[in-house]
Amino acid sequence: MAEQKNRFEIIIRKLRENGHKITPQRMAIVTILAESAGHPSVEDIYEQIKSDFPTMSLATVYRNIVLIKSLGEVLELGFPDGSNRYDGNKPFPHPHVICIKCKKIVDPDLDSLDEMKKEVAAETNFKILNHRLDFFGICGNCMAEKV
Amino acid sequence: MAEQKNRFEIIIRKLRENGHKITPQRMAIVTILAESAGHPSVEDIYEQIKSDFPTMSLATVYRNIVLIKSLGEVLELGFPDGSNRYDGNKPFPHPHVICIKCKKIVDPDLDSLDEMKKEVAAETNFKILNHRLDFFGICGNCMAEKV
DNA sequence: TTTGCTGCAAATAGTTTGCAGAGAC
DNA sequence: GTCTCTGCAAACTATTTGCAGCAAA
Repeated sequence: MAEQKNRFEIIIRKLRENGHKITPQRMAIVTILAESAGHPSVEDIYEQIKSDFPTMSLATVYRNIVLIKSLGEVLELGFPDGSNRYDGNKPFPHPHVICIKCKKIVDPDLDSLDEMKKEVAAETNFKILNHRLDFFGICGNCMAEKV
Repeated sequence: MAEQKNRFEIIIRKLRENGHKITPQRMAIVTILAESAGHPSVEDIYEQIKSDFPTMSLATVYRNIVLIKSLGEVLELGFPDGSNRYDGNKPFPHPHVICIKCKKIVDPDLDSLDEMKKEVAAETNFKILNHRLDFFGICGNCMAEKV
């Protein structure tokens, strides 16, 4: 919990430092992004906020995500089906494990990745800045439930 | 070269086996996908074919890619900016290294990935079916060219 | 001859943008 | 009071679909 409070404050502070105003709508969006429970989509965020702010517009969600992304405080997860989901709790690249049935996303611990990055850099002569690693499969729950 | 000829023939055979007709437009698309030089986008494929088939439609490219994808003979690479590129030469998941300046895509050799997959499966209790691993960076050429 | 394929145009989905008024500072 | 932000609607981009004619088998 403390972590999430920190994430909220960190993002708000960064917005302030860069001369952005803190509106109620923006705070609501940051609140959800800071927690990022279940790695929400734009639509998820919009739906959650609409009950508190009936006039909330999808465009506002999009604009704020673009802004926060530009500050490096949210990670965009783009999926093969074209959908995007967001993680403002861990805004740095990290592996994901995605259940293709229930769409649940889990963050595994993997320490072999740094080494792999070096291996790739050496082999290809690239300067590696970023990466993306996703595993797709079926989670324990969905396997148990199968008819 | 022999490999690419094989890929072309494999895809055409698979289409035939599944009761699909072999039209000149379809052959042209498969030819490009089988080689997948530079991991072409839909637009790339369309542009390349249009000189031979002036009436070629983007919809036809899309429809054929969906079809060939459903046969498991082309890999779709979705990128953070929303663009898609395709690899019909190596239609199974494999890592990519992408230059963010010149958009070049390189296929590195990485053997530690299988082990990582097992590690993830054990840790998360998922049955892993698929994965995606991309590294983003700057290639040797673009680094040398930097102003 | 049959059935699937193509080309065109229209439809759709997700995201972005212009503008006028509202609100944070 | 200034200047950014919001909400709305329209614009835009990438992709998909309906339909009529065409062509592979």
